[in-house]
Amino acid sequence: MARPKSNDRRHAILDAATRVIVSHGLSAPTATIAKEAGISNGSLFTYFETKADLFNQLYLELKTGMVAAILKGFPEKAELRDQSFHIWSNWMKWATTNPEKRRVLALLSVSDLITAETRAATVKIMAGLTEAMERVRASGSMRNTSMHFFGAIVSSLAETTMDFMIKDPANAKKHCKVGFETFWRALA
Amino acid sequence: MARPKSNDRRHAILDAATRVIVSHGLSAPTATIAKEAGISNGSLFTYFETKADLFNQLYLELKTGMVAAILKGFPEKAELRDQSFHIWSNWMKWATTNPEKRRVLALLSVSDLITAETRAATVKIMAGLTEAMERVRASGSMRNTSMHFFGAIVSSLAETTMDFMIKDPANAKKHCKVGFETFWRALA
Amino acid sequence: MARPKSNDRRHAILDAATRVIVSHGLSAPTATIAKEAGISNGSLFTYFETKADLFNQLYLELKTGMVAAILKGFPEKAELRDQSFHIWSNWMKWATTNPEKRRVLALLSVSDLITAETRAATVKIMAGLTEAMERVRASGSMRNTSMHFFGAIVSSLAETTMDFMIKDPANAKKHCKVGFETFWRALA
Amino acid sequence: MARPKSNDRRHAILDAATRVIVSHGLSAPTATIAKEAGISNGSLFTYFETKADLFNQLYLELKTGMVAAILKGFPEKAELRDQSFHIWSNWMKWATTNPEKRRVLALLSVSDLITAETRAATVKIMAGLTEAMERVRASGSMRNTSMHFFGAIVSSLAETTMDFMIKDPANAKKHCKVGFETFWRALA
DNA sequence: CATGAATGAGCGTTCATTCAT
DNA sequence: GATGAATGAACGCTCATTCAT
Repeated sequence: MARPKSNDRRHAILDAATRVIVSHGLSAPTATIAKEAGISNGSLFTYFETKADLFNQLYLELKTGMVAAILKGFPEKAELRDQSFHIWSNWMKWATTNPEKRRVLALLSVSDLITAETRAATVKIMAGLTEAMERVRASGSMRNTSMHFFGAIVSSLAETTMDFMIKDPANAKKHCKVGFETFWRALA
Repeated sequence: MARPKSNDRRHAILDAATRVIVSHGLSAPTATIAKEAGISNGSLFTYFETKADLFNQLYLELKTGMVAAILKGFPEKAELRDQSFHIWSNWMKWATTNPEKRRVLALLSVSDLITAETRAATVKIMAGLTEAMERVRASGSMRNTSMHFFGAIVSSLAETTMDFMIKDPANAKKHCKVGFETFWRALA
Repeated sequence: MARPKSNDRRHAILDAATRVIVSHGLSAPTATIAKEAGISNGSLFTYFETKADLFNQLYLELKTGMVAAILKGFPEKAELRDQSFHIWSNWMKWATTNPEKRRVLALLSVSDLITAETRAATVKIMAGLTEAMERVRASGSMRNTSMHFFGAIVSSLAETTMDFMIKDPANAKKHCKVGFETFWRALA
Repeated sequence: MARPKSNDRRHAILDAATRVIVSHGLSAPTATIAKEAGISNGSLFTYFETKADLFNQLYLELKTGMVAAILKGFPEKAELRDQSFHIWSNWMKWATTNPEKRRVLALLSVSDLITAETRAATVKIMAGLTEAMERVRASGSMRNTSMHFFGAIVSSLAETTMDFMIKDPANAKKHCKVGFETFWRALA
C-alpha cells in the first residue's frame, strides 16, 4: 500500500513556508521551502501541485488557526462588551504569539496568487467570528452600516493595535487596552 | 539631491512604473517599465541605479503628492472638527481620484524593497500632516497615547474607508461620511 | 527470454504505451503509460527495466505483429506478381487498420532509444518477409542490387502509399493500386 | 545605436543547433546549443523567442539551403531525363555532403514542434523544385496521380537512396545510379 | 547620453527511477 | 509482487544589470 502521504510532511512544508516567507517574502524559492522542510525539492510537489496551490492552502490554514484562536472559549452568555473584549484580546494574543504567521497572512492577503475561490472559502472560515461581531454592530453606532464595512473597520483597528504591540512589546498591554477602547468608542 | 539629466524622463519613468505596477505587480520587469516610458531598457538605469532605487523614489514621490493633496487649502484658523474633516475629505478625494497611485503606494508599503532610510524620509514628508493631526490628538480621547499610534489608527480608518469608496462608488459619499464619523467618535 | 510475471500486465503496458505515445509522443511520461495501463507507476518497472527497455520491446512487438499480418495467408505457389500483391495489400490493410501502431513504429524507428541489438533482432523478425521479397528482387530489374537496398526501396514506397491512404481514405483503394503499380514498374 | 543583432551570431546558433541536435536529438538543451555557439544561454533567446521558434527557423533554413543546392545550375532547356538526373544527383550530392543537415531535417520533419505555418512556408520554398518535377509527372506513368503523391514517392526513393550512399560510401556512386534508374522506371 | 544586445544566476516544474511500506 | 511517495538532476525561460556601439 506504499508509503502514505504523510500529514506530518504536509505540515512541515506549511510551517517551513511560513518561516521562509518571513525571511524571503513571497518570492521565496520553493526549493528553499523544501530544504527548510527537510525534503527534496521535488517532493514539495507531491503535496502541493504548484507554488500558488501551496500558498493558497497556507493562507487557509493560517486563517483557520487564527479564527479558532480568536473564538476559543467564547463566552456565549456574557455581555456584549465582554464578548467583544474576549475576541479582541484573543486576537491580540494570537498575533503577538504568532507574529510570523500574522506577517505571512498579511503578505498572502495582498498577493494576487490567492484565488477568488480561496477568498470565498475564507468567508466560511470566518463565519463564527462574523456572527459574533454582527451582534456588536447591530446594537451600536454602526447599526446602519454594512457588516462588510464594519468588519473591515474592526480589522483595521485590530491590525494597527497589533503592529504596536509587536513593535513595542514593553507597552503591549497598554496598547491592547487603548486599542480596545478606541474600538469600543468607535463602534459600540 | 540627485536630479541630474532630464527631469521629464525621470517623471516619465515614475509614471510608467505606476501604471505598470498596477497591472503587473511589483515583479513588473524593468524592461516593461522602460518601454511604457518610451525609453530603452538600459536608459532606465541612468535615471535610477537599481530597480529598488526606482521603487524607493517612486514611493517617496507618491507619498509627497498624497500629503500635498491632503493639506491643500488647509484652514489654519478653523475649528478642530472642520480641520479634521478637511483632511479627511481631501484624503478621500485623492484616493478616489488616484486609485492607481494609492494601489501602488499600498504595494510598495508592504514590500521589503523599501529601505529604512526611505521609511525615515517619509516622516519628514508627513510632517505637515502630522502636525495638523497632532492637535486633534492632543485634545481628544487619545491624548495619552503616542502620536504614532494615533496616526496609525487614523490611517487605518482612512484606508478602510477608501477601500469601500472605491469598491462601491455608488455609495462613496455615504461611506466617506460614516468613516469620518467613526473616526471622530473614536478619536475626538 | 524474459517473460516473467503476468503476461497480461505486460501486454496491458505495451498497449497503453502505444495509445499514450500516439497522443503524447515519445516523451510521454512513464507514469502516464502506467496509469493508462491501470497499474501504478512503480509497477511498470517490474515489467520493464527502463523506459528505453519498454520502448525497445514495444518496437519488436509491433514489428512482429506487422510482419505476421503481412505474411498471413501467403500463397506459396502463386505467381510472383500475385505474391507481391498479397504482401502489398496485406501491408496496406495492416497500416490502415492499425494507424496507431504504425505511427508508433515510425516514431520509434527514428528514435535513438532503439538500440543496435533491437535493430539487429528486427532482421530475424523480418526473415519470412525478406525471403518472400527476395524472390521478387532476384528475378526483376534490381537483381544486381543488394537485398537491403531493394527492401528499403519497397518499404519506402509502401510507407508513402500508406500515408496517402490514411490521409485521404476516400481514395484509399486508388492510392493502394497506384502504389502497387509504381512498385511493380520500379522493381519487377 | 547599440550593438546590432548580429547575423553571424544568428547563424552561429543555427549551426550549433544542427551539430548539437545530431548528437543529442531534438531534446538537445538550449544551454548546450548556446555554449556550442559560443554565447550565453540567455543570449540564445534574443535571437529566437523559444526553442520551438529556433527549431522552426532552423527547419526553414535547412530546407531552403537544400532546395537551392538541388536547383543550382538547373538546365532549363535540357531533356526531361537530363533535368531529372540533374535534380537527382544534386540532391544526392547535397545529402552526402551535408549528412548532419539532412539528419536534422529528418528529425525536425517528424517533430511536432514544427508548426503548420512553417510547413506551409515549406511549400513556397519548394515551389521551384515542385515545378520542375511537375513536368516529369505530367508526361510519365503517374500523369493521373496527384502531384502530392508523386512528390512523396520521389522523396521517399531519394531518401532511401541517400541512406545507402551515406551508410555505404564505397558504393555511393552505384547506389546513386541504381536509385535514379529505379526512379525513372517507376515514374517516367 | 541613448540604445538594446549580452550576460548568467535563478526559478518553477517534470519525470525516470528507487525504495519504504 | 504492488503501490505510490521520495528523490534530485535537468530544462526552458526570465530579467536586473552591464557595456559595446
